[in-house]
Amino acid sequence: MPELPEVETVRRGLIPVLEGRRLIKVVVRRPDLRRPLPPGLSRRLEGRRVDRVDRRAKFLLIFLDGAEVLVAHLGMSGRMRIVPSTEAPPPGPHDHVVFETDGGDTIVFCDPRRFGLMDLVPVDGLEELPLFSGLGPEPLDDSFDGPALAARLAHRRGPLKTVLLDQKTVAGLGNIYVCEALFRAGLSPLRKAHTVTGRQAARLAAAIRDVLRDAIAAGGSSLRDHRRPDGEIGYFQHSFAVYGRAGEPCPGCNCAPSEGGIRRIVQSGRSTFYCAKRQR
DNA sequence: ACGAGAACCTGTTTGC
DNA sequence: TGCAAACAGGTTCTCG
Repeated sequence: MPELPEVETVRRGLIPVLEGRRLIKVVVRRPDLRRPLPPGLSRRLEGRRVDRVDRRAKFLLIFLDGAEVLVAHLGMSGRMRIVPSTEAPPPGPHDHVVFETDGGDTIVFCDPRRFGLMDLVPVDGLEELPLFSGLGPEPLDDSFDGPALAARLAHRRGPLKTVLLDQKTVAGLGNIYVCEALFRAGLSPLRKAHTVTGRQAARLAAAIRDVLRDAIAAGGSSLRDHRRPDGEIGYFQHSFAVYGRAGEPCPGCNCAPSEGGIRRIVQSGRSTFYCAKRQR
């Protein structure tokens, strides 16, 4: 499900029910996610107060009193769902962790494919953790611009699409937003990354920031799994120019399917959608 | 060092 | 209709 805009949407949904609240009960129903949940997680979390809910790349960071952080990754199919404790239904088969707060809310972490992950780590040296140490820049930080991106593309020989999907190039992009950003920038996903010029890198950096901001404003994209914590869906999927639109005319140059239109190819095992005429 | 492909898991959609 | 294959928003390991 979640790329940066979806995780950011989840973060914003969790803030009102978590920040300043204490976790009074935490139940781990299934610990074998992408890697095993830390032993004794419930015991280590119960009674702690949440100071702040943040995000780094596609990771949710739940800062607790006592200088520890609960790190959560939603994988491909993970969700956070908020329900009033009094109305919480019995947990389903994929509800792996259930949090109750002193505010009367239950937050359920549900992840059918179990590609998600949680860890409880010290605040100190967070960026040095193996999980974070290789991550590239946050695309929505002020410091992310054309030169910053160009520097990270300069030595990469792989296709631009694949390189952008790599979290050490830019943190937080996934398959949807890479396709959409490349379309907005008019750059071919097949180009060798190091052939991108400074001017093109500036266009691409701007396109990445724009598409992420637009998607966050829309509450992310709900294709199948993504829901905001309050249960509402995002609606950015209606604004896709190319993602999932193989065979349709290109919205940029209006070239018909006979001229190519939007086509789907596979790069490193993932679908890529683009317009061969407009994206060079 | 780098890149492609497989693997990890379950659910849904597509095609014969 | 039914079953099997393909596909899905991510990451990480292996192999060349």
